[in-house]
Amino acid sequence: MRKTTHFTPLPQAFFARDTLRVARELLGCFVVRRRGSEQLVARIVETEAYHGDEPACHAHANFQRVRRGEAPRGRSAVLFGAPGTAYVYFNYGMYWLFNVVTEPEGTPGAVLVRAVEPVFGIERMRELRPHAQRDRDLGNGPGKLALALDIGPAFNEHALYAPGELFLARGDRAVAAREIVAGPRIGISKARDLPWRFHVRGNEHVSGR
DNA sequence: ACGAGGATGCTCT
DNA sequence: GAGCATCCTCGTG
Repeated sequence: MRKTTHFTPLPQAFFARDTLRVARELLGCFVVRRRGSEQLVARIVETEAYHGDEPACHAHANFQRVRRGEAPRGRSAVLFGAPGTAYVYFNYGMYWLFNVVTEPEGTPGAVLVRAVEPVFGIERMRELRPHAQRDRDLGNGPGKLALALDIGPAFNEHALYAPGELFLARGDRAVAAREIVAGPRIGISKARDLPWRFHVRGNEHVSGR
């Protein structure tokens, strides 16, 4: 367990790269959520990549439009914007899902944070997720971690590369390439064949089984 | 253990 | 009106 409580945000350039690469390299990084004087911190253990070229991405239809010379519109216009900004959207009428925009500005892409391992502020996370029986239930799913870290619609388009109420920071231990498992993304019906979900092998806080 | 089904509202066609 | 990048509860075995 890390002892320090000071965290430095990942630079914007980290996110302005290939979405698959960012999705892999975010494993082991910290989500830092500052609420007044307290800090909630969690290690990312599962991600999914979404790129505008591919139909499961929310920005797919918009990307076609942009290529015809029209402007992007609606919810997914955020994905064309500055890398390292948050894309927080409402799903199934009940849950907020937390993504980070990737690729250079103008190219749509994002990484969905699917599971985290709590590091600091576990007591508060339990209050924010009263249904959790065990620590591993606090963040082992995208809807759950948004609740545990108090990430809601106010953070849509928030800059995650600057210190503030929500940002991402380098982790305390590197995740080796051989520890990363790639597989199909969860809960989608299109482009199911792409192995664009990544998680830390054997980690107890990963979603699903 | 595992699977089915309900809750609930936004987005896009 | 259909389809969701989900979670929880309640059956059954």
